[in-house]
Amino acid sequence: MDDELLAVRVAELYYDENKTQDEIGALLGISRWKAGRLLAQARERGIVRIEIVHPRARRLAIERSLRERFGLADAVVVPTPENESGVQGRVAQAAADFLTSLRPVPRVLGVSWGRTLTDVAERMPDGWATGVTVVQINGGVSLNRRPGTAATLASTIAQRGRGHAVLLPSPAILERLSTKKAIESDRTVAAVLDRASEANAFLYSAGVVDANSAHVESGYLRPEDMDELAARGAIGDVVGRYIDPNGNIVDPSLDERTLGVSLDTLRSAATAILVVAGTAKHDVARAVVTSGLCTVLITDEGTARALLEDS
Amino acid sequence: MDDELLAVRVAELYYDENKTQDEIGALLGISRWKAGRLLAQARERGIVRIEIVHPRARRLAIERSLRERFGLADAVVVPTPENESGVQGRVAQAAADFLTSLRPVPRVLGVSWGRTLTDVAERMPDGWATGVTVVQINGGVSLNRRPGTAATLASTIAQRGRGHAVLLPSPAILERLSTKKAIESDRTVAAVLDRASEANAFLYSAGVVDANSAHVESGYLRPEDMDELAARGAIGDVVGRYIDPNGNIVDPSLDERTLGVSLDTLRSAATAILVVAGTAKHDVARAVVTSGLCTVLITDEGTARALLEDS
DNA sequence: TACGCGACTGCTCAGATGCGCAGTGCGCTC
DNA sequence: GAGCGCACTGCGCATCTGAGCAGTCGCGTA
Repeated sequence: MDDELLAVRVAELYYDENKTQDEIGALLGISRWKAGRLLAQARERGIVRIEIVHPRARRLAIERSLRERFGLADAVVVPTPENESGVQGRVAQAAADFLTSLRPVPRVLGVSWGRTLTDVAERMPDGWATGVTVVQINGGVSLNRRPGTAATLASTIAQRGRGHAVLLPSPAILERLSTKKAIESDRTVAAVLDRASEANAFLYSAGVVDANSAHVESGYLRPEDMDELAARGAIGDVVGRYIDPNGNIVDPSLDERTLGVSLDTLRSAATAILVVAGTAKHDVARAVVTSGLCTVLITDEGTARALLEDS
Repeated sequence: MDDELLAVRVAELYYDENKTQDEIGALLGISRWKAGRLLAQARERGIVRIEIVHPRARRLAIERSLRERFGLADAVVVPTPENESGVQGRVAQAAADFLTSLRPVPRVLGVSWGRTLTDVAERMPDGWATGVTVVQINGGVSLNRRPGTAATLASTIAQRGRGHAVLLPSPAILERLSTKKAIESDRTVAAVLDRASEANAFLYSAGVVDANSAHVESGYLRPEDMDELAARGAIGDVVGRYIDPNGNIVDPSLDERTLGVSLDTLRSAATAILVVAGTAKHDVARAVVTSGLCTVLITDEGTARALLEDS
């Protein structure tokens, strides 16, 4: 019996039958050490595959690579399920878990909005913090369909953290610069923005340049605007601001009319957590990560690998 | 963090990161014993999946069930690959492996013929035995297409075992009983049949009742005969003899005209090895195994599970 | 033939691991 | 409120396991 076959037999007896290497040796007529060595070989050669099968499993090795490669303070990578549809939920869960065990517990948490973050909010455990203040960091949506999701999201996170939410009562993008300036200088709005920029941690996601974007759906941008942004090299948005692959603002005049914390605020934040999932968002994710917009990345394996592969 | 999630973390650190339970304890702020217990839980609950990925891997647990359930001397079960087309080869390989390590090494080995056994023969390693005599146990085929496969098969096994083959120079099924008796009483043929019935071990496969059967292809039976056999309750054949689900001869007059060792010879043999693979053969396999026609079963996981599930 | 080299084997020994046990805290019952 | 059972924790100890080491064998070379 050649060594490879022998290694298979040893692995079977060890892992499937819970025999000790000693027993296996006796059984197969080899020494206990040889059994051990064959077992090691079986593992090395990939004959034995050990997998952690759990919706909340993580990919620590990839996380380490991400941290090193992009100088991140932390990274969380969850396996992409065969069926990509579940990936968003898994990443959201991971974000909720991360936030829950984040130390020191942030007193003021700045949050953006979007489908992904809504998912995260729903997954926050009750009592994840005691007395957190959740501040919206960019203008809210009022989707015609589901009004108030942005506000709900912030409130949910706040409530579960035994604290309260500070909402930003403003559209995401104003049609005219003067209006934006006016709103911005309103006492209550200014106060919110102040709190926002002082947050201990920011939690946000990223959007893609696409006619289905929430900005279009909510009427802040027209499909033509999206085309224009795309033509100018935009690959997605972060806290409502459209960036190119280098993380630079694509359309300064549009950006001027966008209400919320600036990208620089994110860049200089001690903790800026990007939550992003799915194939469609690989490009934005890369832009955000490489341009230092986040210190923590929470994503799926597919996205992580895409980030590590090229560039 | 609840215990399940903790168990996932422990498993990741243990299996993916090669940390000791001690280190894991320190890392997660739990005692080394708790880490160990969580690890055990993770394995029990199936969070950790350990798999032996190898074409020659086996399913020892199922083998044990088969032995116990059907009182077999031995059983070999290989995992069914996703792509069922490879299953035949794997089972054949397993049969070759089994024969190679069979102790005591049979001096006289009785073999049947067929696609499966041809596969086995091709996979026998050179020098698997020293001086074995391989005897054909039922009438040979002379497929118009590939003449002499039956003989080739026996010779191959014999050559690789440094021995010689004893061929049965006769058709599988004779048209008339008198002819069969005549051939059977021929000195050389009788001598072969004698050797065959004295074999230390028998190696054979099983066929299904089907118009594509080798018996039809070789002209021993007509498609109508097959229909008739099926109508009478035949589910397949063993060494050329058609049996019903209980392992009984379906058509005694046909059986009388079939040349080769009897089913009773197989039933009373010390070692009768059935090699059978694939979904189509589940029924025949069940008939053979439940009616005590074999002492050793070599098959794929799908077939094994089918046998264990019902009845 | 003698020598050197590499592959392999079995061994020692320290470190890692699992089992059984006793102690502790919690909730339930009477 | 006392008593009881149960789940969980940390620990001692026997066992299992991996790393490093020296001895052996086969082979090619000087």
